[in-house]
Amino acid sequence: MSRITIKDIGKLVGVSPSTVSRALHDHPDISAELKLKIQSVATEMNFIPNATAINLRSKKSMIIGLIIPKLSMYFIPSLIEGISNELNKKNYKLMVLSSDESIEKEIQNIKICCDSNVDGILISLTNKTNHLDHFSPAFNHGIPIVLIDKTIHQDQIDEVIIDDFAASKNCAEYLLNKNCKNILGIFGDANMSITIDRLKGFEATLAKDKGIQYKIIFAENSEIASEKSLIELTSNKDLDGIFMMSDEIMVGVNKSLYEFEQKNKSKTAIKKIAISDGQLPQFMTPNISYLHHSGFELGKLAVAVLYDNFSPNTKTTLKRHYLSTALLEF
Amino acid sequence: MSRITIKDIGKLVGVSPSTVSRALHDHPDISAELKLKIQSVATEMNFIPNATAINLRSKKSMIIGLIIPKLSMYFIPSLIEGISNELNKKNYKLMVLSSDESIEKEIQNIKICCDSNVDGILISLTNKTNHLDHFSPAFNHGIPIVLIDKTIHQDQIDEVIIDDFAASKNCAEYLLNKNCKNILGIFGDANMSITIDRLKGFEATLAKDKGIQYKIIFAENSEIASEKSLIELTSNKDLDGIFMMSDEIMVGVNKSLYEFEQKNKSKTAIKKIAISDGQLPQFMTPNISYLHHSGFELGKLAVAVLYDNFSPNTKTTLKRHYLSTALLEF
DNA sequence: CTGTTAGCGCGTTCAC
DNA sequence: GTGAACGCGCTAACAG
Repeated sequence: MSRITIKDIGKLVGVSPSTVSRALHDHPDISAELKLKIQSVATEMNFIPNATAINLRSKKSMIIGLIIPKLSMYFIPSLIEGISNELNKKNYKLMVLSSDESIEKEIQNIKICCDSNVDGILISLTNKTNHLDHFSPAFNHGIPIVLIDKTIHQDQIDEVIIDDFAASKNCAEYLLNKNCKNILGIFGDANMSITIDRLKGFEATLAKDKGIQYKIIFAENSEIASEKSLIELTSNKDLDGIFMMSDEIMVGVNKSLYEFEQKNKSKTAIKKIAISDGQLPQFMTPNISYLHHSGFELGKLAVAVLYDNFSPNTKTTLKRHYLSTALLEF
Repeated sequence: MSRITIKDIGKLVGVSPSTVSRALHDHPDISAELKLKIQSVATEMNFIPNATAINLRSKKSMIIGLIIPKLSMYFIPSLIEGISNELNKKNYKLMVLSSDESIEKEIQNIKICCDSNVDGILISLTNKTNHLDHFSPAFNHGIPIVLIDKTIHQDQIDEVIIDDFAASKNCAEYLLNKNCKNILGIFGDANMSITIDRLKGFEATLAKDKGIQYKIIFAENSEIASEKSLIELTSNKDLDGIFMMSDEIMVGVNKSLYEFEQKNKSKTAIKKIAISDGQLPQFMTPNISYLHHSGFELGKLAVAVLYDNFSPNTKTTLKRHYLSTALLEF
């Protein structure tokens, strides 16, 4: 089932391969009738130009590598969708690689991207990554890179993020405005840049007000978030506000809140706010207000920044790109 | 920043490109010391073999195209993870394309796969697809195809699915065993093969018992599932069992159950069962029992079947492959 | 043991 | 207007 080539078409029409190539590219030198003839034969024979051969010549692959820390159901799908949408507009294809929260796999994935000749790399780091030394293969080959969401702040590579400090500050202020006096903040893995930044924004806001009590806990996943928050709910009767750093944490906390209410046969008046992609909060029981952190939009922005990197001459110098967020109340 | 080639290495070491190629591939003809020499120079210069050139020669791309109906947060991430895991073992790369529930995009995605020279296509159909005519480009080029989960039953292409009929039958029996007499079944888009099959299994089981009342409703997403199920809960006081076809529906129903209980200040004794990937049921309030439909395992199986298609001679003849499921009670 | 040659499919010179 | 020749980087057949 070997594929049709321009040589085959040329033989059939009685012209050389180069003429076929030109006709198919609407080259002005070719007569209109010959063009039509060749093009009709090409479509008739289901001719598909061999992308590999074109890539070899042009030294481009039209493939963008996306490396994500893990294929979680939170945030990642909408991020991929945003990226995919934007890439398709310019005929780029998306290669998805998961690091499964392992640095070894992250290193491996960067190598795979280089091996595969990707034209650019979009990457969100694992929760264990704390330097970018392993990016050197990509640097060596001059492959443009954009860091997304889970990044490390530095001055070499573009970052596309939300203003994590401001986001958690907003959330903390929301709770303060609701008159909360005793607040619990639940964060993800303490090594991640987004955790650190969100933690800073949260603490900076609450520490200013001496009348406020607050506590910080960390939870790597929904399960742990559920367990730990239930302990807090049970032991701290004055708790009146909860901040949840992510959807994953929110899902766990939602469960413990329910269990707590069941056990105590009373409805709590605890105010809740989460940073979320926005799919799940409306299905929490009851609904949870959230600061919208759109994976879709972040993905689109990341691709735009990557495109910007393709033309280094006109390239914007700004290295850190912030996506705007909005607080939605329910 | 043009990349190092075997020609460059050859020039440096003083041998021909083919000798370099052989040394790098550990060809027996090359002397041990020359091999070592060449290999050390190669690594020193950060040589990476050009995959595009290799692909052109070998007529393989080592890329598998995955076409999904939509990048939803339900089921799809774990499906991709299973696929990705399995592909990596044999150095295949994954290209992800979303049809966004549009047939036009599905057609387009199949073309993209052909254009990109993928070595195989894994595809889960949109909820509007009801024939496979648009697969012809892939057929013409002899690209192996495997249908996953959302399929159309036919005899040409391998399908990798769960036994949807048996799955919903199991669920219906679970509710019967719990002594439910008045059951609500909530299903997804009525056009999908999985909806039809699950509906059949559900009805076949319940229709047998004349003492059982049941009702079927359809909901395209969580929101609609929530609205419609709340109406049923409110209007039917005798409802004592609910079957939910998917995670997406479960999330919506969970919310309406909560709202119903809040409004009526009483805990319902409604038994619940869902077909689920298993991530969310444990965080529903209260937990929901489920029939485990593993996206991860389905993905792995799909890749295995695809690999099987690579060697048509030894190929297993079975066209429909079922992943086993298990009912987990909480 | 190693070098030369040829060709994978395409686009782009450079001739005519 | 069109064809011939070349090269993208690599490997395999052939030659010595």
